[in-house]
Amino acid sequence: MMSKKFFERDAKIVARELLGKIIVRKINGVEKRAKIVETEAYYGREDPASRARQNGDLRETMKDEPGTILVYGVHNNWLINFVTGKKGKAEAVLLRAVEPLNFEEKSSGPGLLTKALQIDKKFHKQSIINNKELMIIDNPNENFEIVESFRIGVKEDLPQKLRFYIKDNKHVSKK
DNA sequence: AGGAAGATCTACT
DNA sequence: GTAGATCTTCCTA
Repeated sequence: MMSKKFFERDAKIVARELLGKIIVRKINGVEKRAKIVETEAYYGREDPASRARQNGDLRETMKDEPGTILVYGVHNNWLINFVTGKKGKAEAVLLRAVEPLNFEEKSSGPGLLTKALQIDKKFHKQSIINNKELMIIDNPNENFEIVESFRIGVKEDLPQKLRFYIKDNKHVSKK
C-alpha cells in the first residue's frame, strides 16, 4: 500500500515511480489487478496543458492533499489522476495505460483503462490511500527500462519530457 | 442558459 | 489518415 509520503513528492518523480506498480480495483469483492505501464505528470499555472490553469473545481482538487483521486471527463471518457506534491501546489499524475493481469479488457489508453476498471466520477476527491475499492500496491523484483517522452494529446507542452512508460510493453498507448 | 474546448476512441476510407 | 461521436467543465451574458 502506498503512503501519503509517496505522493507528497514532485509529480515527475511520482509518475516515474508508479510504473510497474499494481493497481487493484475491487468490485463486489472481486479483484481486478493491472500493472501500471504509462503515466504523465501535470503541473499548475505554469503548465499550458494543465486543467489547473483555469480556476474551478479541478484546480482546487489538484491543490488538495497528496493521494487524492481526481477524475476528469473529456470526450466521453473518464481520466484518472492522483494529486501529488505538497498540499497547495497543484500537481497531479495521469494514469495513461495499464497492463491487465487477471482480466481481458483493453486498457492501453487513459479512457480505456478507466472503463476496464470501472472508474468513474464517484471516485473524484476520494483518497487512494486506505481506499477500499481502489488501491495501489508495490511490486518489487520488477525489472524494466523506463522511457521518457513528451506528453500526448496536449495542444501545448512544456519543454520537458513528462510522459513515462515501460519500454517494449505492448499495453502502452499508441501514437 | 448557451456555447466552446478538450489530458479520447472508434470506424471508415 | 481523417472525421465524428459525445459529455463534462468552465466562461460569458
